[in-house]
Amino acid sequence: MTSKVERHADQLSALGHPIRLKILRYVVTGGTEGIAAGDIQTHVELPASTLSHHLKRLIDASVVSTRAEGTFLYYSANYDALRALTDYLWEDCCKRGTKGCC
Amino acid sequence: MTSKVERHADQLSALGHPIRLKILRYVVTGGTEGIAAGDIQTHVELPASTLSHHLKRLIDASVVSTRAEGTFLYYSANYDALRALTDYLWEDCCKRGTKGCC
DNA sequence: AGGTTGATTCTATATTTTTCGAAATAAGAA
DNA sequence: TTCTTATTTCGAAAAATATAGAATCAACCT
Repeated sequence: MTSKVERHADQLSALGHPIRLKILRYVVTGGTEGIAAGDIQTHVELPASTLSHHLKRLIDASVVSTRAEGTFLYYSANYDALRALTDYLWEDCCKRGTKGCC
Repeated sequence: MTSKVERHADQLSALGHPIRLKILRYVVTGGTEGIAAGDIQTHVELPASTLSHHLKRLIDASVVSTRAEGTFLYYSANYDALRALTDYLWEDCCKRGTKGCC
């Protein structure tokens, strides 16, 4: 089993690429319904294979999920995972601290 | 000038490594006063040169700042930058969305 | 069945990242 | 000034990531 730090680092790393970050921010606009891969492709203007690679990375890190509908694949954000991720950064804030920060 | 996406992707990428994430979470416990590099080193148990490389990466992405005091270098989190970063992910949430999510 | 469309996998190459020993710098103590 | 301590920079090798053309797969339409 991979540790908590490792899983979260992997998620941050997945988001740590200009294109994937752009993808996530676009996907996030689609709510729980999601956005089709083709729609994403016209948004980011990338060869399908490259895009697919990036989407897979986001899926593997489970920051987005996918749902098939006929030939289409709809991608949507994993809102819970994202929230947990951002919370994780602040978890121990000021435990030893001296001045206000969080 | 690098774009907003690029700067934020760089910050996420900086945090997207198990060791650097561990470092940040440790640094965050130190409040605005910060934590000395040597202290961080005993926490992560890494050769000084490797640690230094990782710290530089965090500095370059400006998720942490540094302050010299004699021979010591104190590292502290850039709380504002971190907050801006996490906010950025949700910025356009549900703009086209149909169901509740954010 | 045959053709088209939406999307992923295969494969290969180019680039970036990670790691750490050794050398360098710089402050403080003896 | 010499020695130690705190930390960074240099340099070089190993590992991971990014990119995209070509091949593939699956669903839909006629």
